[in-house]
Amino acid sequence: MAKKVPIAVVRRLPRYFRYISELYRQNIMKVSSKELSEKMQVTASQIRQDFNHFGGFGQQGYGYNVPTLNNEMSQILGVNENFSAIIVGIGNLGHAIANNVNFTKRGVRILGLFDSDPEKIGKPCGVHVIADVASLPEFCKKSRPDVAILTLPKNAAKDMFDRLKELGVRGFWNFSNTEIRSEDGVAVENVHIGDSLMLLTYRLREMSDDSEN
Amino acid sequence: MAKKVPIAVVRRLPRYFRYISELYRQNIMKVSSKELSEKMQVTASQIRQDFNHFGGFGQQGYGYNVPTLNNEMSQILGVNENFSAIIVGIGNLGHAIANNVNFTKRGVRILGLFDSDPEKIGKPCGVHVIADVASLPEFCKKSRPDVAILTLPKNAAKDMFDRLKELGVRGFWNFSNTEIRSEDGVAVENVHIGDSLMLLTYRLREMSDDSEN
DNA sequence: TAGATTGTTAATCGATTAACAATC
DNA sequence: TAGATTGTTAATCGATTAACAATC
Repeated sequence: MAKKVPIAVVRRLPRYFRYISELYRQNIMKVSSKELSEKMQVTASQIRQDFNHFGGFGQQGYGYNVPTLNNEMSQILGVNENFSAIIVGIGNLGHAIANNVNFTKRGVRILGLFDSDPEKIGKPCGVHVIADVASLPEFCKKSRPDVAILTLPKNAAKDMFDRLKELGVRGFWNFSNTEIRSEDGVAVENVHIGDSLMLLTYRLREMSDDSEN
Repeated sequence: MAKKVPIAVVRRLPRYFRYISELYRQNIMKVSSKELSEKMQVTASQIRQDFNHFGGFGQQGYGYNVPTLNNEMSQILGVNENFSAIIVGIGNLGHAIANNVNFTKRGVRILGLFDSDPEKIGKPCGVHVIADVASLPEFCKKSRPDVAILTLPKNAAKDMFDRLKELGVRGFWNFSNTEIRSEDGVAVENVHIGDSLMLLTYRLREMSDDSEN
């Protein structure tokens, strides 16, 4: 794991993990790069190249042992590090994320939900009770969450990011329709769900263009 | 717009659109590839190359006219085609998508929401009333939705896809934690929100590795 | 051992960046 | 006209695929 892994490889890892953990769940013991390549619709060569960035965990003449592969992948992606997280902004989206994303499967534990709306504070959401964002400084000092999930309005997101960074949060999963740039010691993942809808409409338009010509 | 646009370029389009439509909203009339490159943290060269896949809409010595650019981008992405859509599966996620995604901005109009749970059928959700999935054949014949947004459980998604494809739906925005492959005349966008969380934990793990060495 | 499949090097392909002539 | 910035070609860089020796 010495030299830097190319970004193109890194971005494929979650998809590998999905397929491998599914095989593992099904108690399948062995998979070859060829079999996996057919399932995933990528070349076997790419799979072998990709895996080898992290050291060879296959065996010549046999293939890959699924439990080993699953374990290595989990290690690489950090899904058994048991990171802690908070969700800030409990509107429709925050609520859906709190209740829909399988955090456990990805090694993340939700410590608490926060909102600034007095209507919401104190109300339950899933297994949690929504707390006041005003209590965040105290909360962070005590519980030291690793990650903050930002599901608040666009204009409030950057401010909250700055505050939480100050309070020691190191990872941000940002759904606020604005791009927060990762700086020095923090990692930021900006999610723009709408982008994928635009790719769909692009392809739909492309399809009708084709059929008309 | 003759030769095929590289996939790498296509995937950057939604991000361009976000930045350009923001400039447009701010009534800014002019932007150069250099200015845009600084805002977006990409090279000016890449911006010019990318835009030129769709024909030159800049002007030498001046830059790009923002309204023109915005209009071209909208055209390319199909956001003023006025596509119609339905949402199938109104759990937490379906509910959040119905109420959180700015469909209008992307040229998509929601015609209706559908679920199979008798508890939900007839209940309101935003401006809509949840209808029975059993009414889909009739509904599709009459209203011909272009797109189906699949926010139902993993195991039900593929079946629903097959049924809706049969009923003439051509675009699928799939949130069901399973990969549906696009076939012949349909376009599928599979969304795996969790993948982005894993990229975040990957980077967090990487960061702590670095600081420990 | 023979067959299979990895790990890895070399070849190809595509994407990004640099450079600059064209031109507004 | 002089200055600026595009459109586009050429050079570089990185990613993917092919091929095969190593080896289980």
